[in-house]
Amino acid sequence: MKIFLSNTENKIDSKGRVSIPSQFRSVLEYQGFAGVYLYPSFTSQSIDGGGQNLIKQISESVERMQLFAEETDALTTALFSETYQLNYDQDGRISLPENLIEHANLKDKVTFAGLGQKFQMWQPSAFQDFKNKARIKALENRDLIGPSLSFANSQKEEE
Amino acid sequence: MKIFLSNTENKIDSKGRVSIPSQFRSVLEYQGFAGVYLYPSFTSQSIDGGGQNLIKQISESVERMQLFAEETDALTTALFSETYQLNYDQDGRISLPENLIEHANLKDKVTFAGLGQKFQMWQPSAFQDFKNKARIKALENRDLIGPSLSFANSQKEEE
DNA sequence: TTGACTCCCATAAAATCCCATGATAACCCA
DNA sequence: TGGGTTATCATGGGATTTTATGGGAGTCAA
Repeated sequence: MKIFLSNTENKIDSKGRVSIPSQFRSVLEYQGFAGVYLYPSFTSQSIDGGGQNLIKQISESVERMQLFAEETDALTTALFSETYQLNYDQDGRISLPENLIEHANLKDKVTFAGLGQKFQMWQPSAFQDFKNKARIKALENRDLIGPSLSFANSQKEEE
Repeated sequence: MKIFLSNTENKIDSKGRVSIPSQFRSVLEYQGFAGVYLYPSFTSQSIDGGGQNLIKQISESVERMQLFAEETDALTTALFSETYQLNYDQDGRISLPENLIEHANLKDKVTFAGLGQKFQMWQPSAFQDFKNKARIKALENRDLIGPSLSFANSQKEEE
């Protein structure tokens, strides 16, 4: 099972380059090509990223929507026109478009966070905030999530 | 039936390495790959671990949940961004991310505790406390488990 | 020429490989 | 059954590789 997991904080150097974490690279290359697709997240101040699978998935769901609605043009435009394909160099580095840097408000550090089928890039402290909130939300809804989260702790702790 | 059973206390050496108990390794490899997936428990000061089955289970339940995009990002962040895939070396050892060590408050020993489909890693004395409470709760709720709970008597006493 | 983008090499830290040891558990056979 | 031999396992530590990062030099376009 090759998915994006864990999180790491990497540096943006003076030339604007960032290393893609090596574990992420191995997922990407497993999907078939040594590069990433990046676009500004719709719902947060972060960058969404992924490999070929993610793009395929998005195009397919867009196509499906197009059968029903014409307003999706706006959506696809918004999405694809701001999506960048960046192949990383042999050291595994890319340089980020100004566009994306602004959207995520990046300075000289980025946190790469694995979300399974995709990953996100955050300004580190913004990521901490988001993650903490996300954890609380997940805990509240853990009954919905399935046995994996709840059964092992079937004696719910009282802390 | 290959599941995680019993518990063992292993050492964290000066390089931060821990041996995965060999019985656990045989379960993991039976599931298809020589490594573990670890994440901080949502409900206790311990680390949850498992093999491919566990992560597959989680991914599937995520896919099943249809939420607003915003919520999906939060959920997958909570689940995946703190999950680490660690393949152990040929001696069966991993080195734990700082993140997880802090969450479980580990020093130089870990207790691996089998929970069936998954296992947990505890700071040894914290595990003792937890186990005692768990036994009491299990007895209180034994009618939930079913008729086969003759096992409650065949359990050996704590050593 | 200037700036943006590569490629290439250097380095330090971290992760991993490889081999050695002692302890325990499993085995074997008289 | 007992005693000795083998395997297996957790652990220590040196050697090697990988990884993130810095920076020089080459390429191409405006």
